[in-house]
Amino acid sequence: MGRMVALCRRRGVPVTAQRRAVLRALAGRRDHPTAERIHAAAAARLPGMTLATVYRVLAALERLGVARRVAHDGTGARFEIAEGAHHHLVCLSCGRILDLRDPALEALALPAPRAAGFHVQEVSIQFRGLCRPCRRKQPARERRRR
Amino acid sequence: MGRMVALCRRRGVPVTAQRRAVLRALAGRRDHPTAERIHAAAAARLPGMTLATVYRVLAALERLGVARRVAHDGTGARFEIAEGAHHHLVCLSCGRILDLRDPALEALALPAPRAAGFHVQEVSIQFRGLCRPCRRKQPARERRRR
DNA sequence: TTGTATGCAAAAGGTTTGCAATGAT
DNA sequence: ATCATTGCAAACCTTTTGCATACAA
Repeated sequence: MGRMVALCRRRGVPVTAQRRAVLRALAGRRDHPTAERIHAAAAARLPGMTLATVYRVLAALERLGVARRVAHDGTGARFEIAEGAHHHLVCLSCGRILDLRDPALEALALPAPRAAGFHVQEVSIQFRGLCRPCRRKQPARERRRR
Repeated sequence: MGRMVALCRRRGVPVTAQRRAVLRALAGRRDHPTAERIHAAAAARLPGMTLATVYRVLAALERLGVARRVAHDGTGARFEIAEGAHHHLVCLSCGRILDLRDPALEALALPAPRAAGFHVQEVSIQFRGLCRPCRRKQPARERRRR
């Protein structure tokens, strides 16, 4: 939070109540909420706040490097606080995205592919499978659906 | 292609001209096209084909295990032929997704996280950065935008 | 013949934008 | 005072769906 304020000051962009609210809504969660969920949480503290504003604020926070849009294969973008490199566990059944911070993985030296002149800036690993709740529900049959 | 036909027969689902067309459009490309691009390509061979059908066919191909929806952080899903495990190079500037097949990466034993009872089924690594064309265009400033 | 797939058009998300008013610095 | 941001509502884009028809097996 202080981080965002500092970054805003430095870049001369206004620190609004909406930006605080969205950041707070995002910082409080570990489940990579959708814009709509963020809106719900933020609007609870700041009634009257629009979903459109949430999208604009998220874009602003991304520009500041405070928030990040995570890669997924479902519908509706997911967001997270951008702090440190980490990887994701993605549930194929419910779409939930969990953080995975594993020193062993960080230590791992991934071969940096120079394929076709591509210049790598970030690496992120996605482990897809079933989260515990879904694993219990499904007897191990059928798969996927948002 | 023969693979899809065989799978269809086995499961008793019809092999239609549209399914062939979409599969052909997808098999011919290495750039993980959006549904709309696939539609354009498929409709060239099969005039009158609808975008709605492309979506339904893609869903069917996914069910058959012939096509796959790839994770991304932009708007509009991207698709690929599902053959063998491989990883992706994602361009932060133009959104292009390139395949990366690296034996060294396959050989790499990734620590399988049993975090919170999560059951891993697939692993995919995303290398994000700039593809060669974008790297030339941009003097290394600004970032992102579909 | 039977059941699924397709075309068409409409609906349902999710995300963006123009404009006037509001607010931060 | 000045310029970016917000609310509101409409526009946009992507994806899904109902229904009658067409088609594969």
